[in-house]
Amino acid sequence: MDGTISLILHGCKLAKDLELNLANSATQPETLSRSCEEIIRVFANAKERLHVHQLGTTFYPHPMLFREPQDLQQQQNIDPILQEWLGTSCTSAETLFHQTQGVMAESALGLIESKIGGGIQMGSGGLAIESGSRSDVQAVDASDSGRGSSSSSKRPRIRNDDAEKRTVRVPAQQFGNTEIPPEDGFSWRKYGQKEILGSKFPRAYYRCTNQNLYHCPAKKQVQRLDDDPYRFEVVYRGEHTCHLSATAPAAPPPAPGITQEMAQTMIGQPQPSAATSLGRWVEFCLGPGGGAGGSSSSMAAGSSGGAAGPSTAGRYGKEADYPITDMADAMFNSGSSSTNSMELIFPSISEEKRDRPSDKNN
DNA sequence: CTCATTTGACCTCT
DNA sequence: AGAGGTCAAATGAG
Repeated sequence: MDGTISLILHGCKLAKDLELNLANSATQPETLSRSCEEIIRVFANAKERLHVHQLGTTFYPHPMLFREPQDLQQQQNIDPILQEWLGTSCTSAETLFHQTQGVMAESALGLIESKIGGGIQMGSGGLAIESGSRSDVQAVDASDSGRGSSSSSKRPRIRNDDAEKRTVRVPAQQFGNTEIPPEDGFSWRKYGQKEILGSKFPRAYYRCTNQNLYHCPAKKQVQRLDDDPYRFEVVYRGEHTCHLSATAPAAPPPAPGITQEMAQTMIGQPQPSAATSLGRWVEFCLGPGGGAGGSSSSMAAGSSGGAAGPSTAGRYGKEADYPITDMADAMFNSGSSSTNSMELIFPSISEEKRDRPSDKNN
């Protein structure tokens, strides 16, 4: 395993070198190509080793969490809604598991391949995007909405209709406050709510908390389904750009090779995007202190209202303290990087952490 | 004090 | 004109 880690670190170093010399070698496609190939080879090698390792004895997902939902039903006759919830949560929890286990080679490979036009297809997801019709994605210029700008006193209203629209349906939380949609790893700020004609439930409007800071255009609309109050229809508009900003709080790297789009499809909600800059990601791998698993800043940002921090549950989450919600909390509120909840699900992680106190940043 | 939510008013689109 | 989306003042929590 040590050899694999050093292999990954070597790959990270190569990637960083490539980034540093990007400006110089931009005019030398052949050099670039060779560097990329080298990096891919290193990470592919590491991935291969990790894969072999996983098939061996290392990968021990929680039997309850990572079992196929249909198996669960067979054995336990579980409520279909709960089953679905488990299905999506499993994906989420599995993602978490990968993140916390630091299976970075796949992530790096996915990232690099996506950067150079490749791509890694991940396994099956839980929920599908129902419509992503608009391909005419265009940035909305806040200075000119193209309409109503004649008004001098009033700020023109910007309508985000042109932004790419992705609709997903997610099950409501089964425990705790079911009024709120499950966490999706991003920090949202509610800016409106509206009764919709013909709908029993109001539609809530959210935008990225970092909109002002980083001009992040991401928005989402959440509406409870009329025919199934245990599900929410969530419409995402615009991509998160907050984590791409040079000054934006660093988000932890996403699950292996998962893009924001894919993550949304898989668990019905977005995850911190794989588009996180290569440099930051490499920094995350190597860390200022050299420890794999992330710098204190990146982890802190994740839990303290950074790009990855949950906010929708922040207030609402103060409802009664349900013991059983601890696990659900760990799954849905993945953005909070809650160490405690993660330990709840994966005791092995906490053991690992105790074994490596140097990883703990103070 | 800062930041998030609420909510009525306003704006845009059809 | 009406519906949907957004703004921004008021309010409240931490």
